[in-house]
Amino acid sequence: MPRTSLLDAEERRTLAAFAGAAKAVLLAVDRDLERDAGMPRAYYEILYFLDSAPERSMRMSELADATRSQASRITHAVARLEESGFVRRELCAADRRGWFTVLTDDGKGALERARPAFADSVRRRLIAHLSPADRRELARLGELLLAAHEGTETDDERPRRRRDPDRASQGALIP
Amino acid sequence: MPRTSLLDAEERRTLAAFAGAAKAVLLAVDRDLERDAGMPRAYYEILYFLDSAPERSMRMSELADATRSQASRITHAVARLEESGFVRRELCAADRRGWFTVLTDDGKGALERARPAFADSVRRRLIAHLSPADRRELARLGELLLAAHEGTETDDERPRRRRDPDRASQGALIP
DNA sequence: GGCAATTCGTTGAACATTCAAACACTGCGT
DNA sequence: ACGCAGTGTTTGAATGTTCAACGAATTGCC
Repeated sequence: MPRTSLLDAEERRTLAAFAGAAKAVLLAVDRDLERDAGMPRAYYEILYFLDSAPERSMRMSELADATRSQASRITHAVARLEESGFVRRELCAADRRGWFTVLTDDGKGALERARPAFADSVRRRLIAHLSPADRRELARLGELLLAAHEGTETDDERPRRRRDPDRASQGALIP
Repeated sequence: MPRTSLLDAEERRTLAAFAGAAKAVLLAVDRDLERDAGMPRAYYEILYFLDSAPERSMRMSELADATRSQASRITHAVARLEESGFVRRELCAADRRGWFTVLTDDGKGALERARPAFADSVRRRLIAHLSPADRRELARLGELLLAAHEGTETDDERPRRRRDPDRASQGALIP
């Protein structure tokens, strides 16, 4: 198992292109959004997901899943959005540990105002450089990677506390 | 110019897959590296680039270019690496505004110790999920996007300053 | 019913990143 | 020489993110 050789040229090329492009594109979008909409992308995403959710509301954990971030980040971000009045929280009756985050009208307004800036930026930084076929290819590869990371939270073959065996068995096992 | 319509389903799909995959993969690598090498990816990258540079040293601005990050970030990161003894700084004689950052033997040691963890993580989180053809595709698309972002610092259609044209090669991370 | 493990979420401190402003030096134009 | 715009880097405050520890409610199990 400690079969650890370093990356070869082709692997490095793949990594450098993927990571580099992601960094370049997303950083550019970040700056565009900050400049044109005065909002970090992370917050935009939260508003976006809330808006497209039933009742414009989601549990904290759903938000964490949707944005692929950690619970703590969501707590802090939602706290900030609440201060801005973009979001309001409601205790969950069914499970009293939980909270719903609800998009307010103000939040909806901010989202709608930010949307065009976001669309422009994404077109300019990503879409515009790809042919339709390239876009499909990139989507396919991204989805493939996403599928591979489903259920592979952070762990993956690690100290292993006991777990439900039926739940633990799926996910991508990596050679 | 204000030709701003929102993103259509295909554009959103491309974005979601690309951004989502990048986030998932890079976050997983971040955690692996933090856990197995006790080092953030950003710092690993700096050590890596220094090691592959002539004399194991680079100017601050070269580091910023190589890692595609801002000057200020490099200043802070290098300060931290210096505290750890992984790096040492030298005033640049030719241009006394500038500084060289030099990889120390300790830093080289830390890099070599971290390398296998990094390689493993990248294989596990990225490479393993892609066929050889997919890797080439992903590399091609990434490079395409990178090329599109060359010279498009933050601005883009902005004051535009001249730059040293001979340094073309930059990358993201490579163990 | 009762206890332990688990899940949902929060907290605060540590850390990283960004931004705007500043500083220090270079080099051109006059 | 001089001044001044431009470049390379730093600073510190504001902001965002992570981590480990925690509390509260729920679930599973016997």
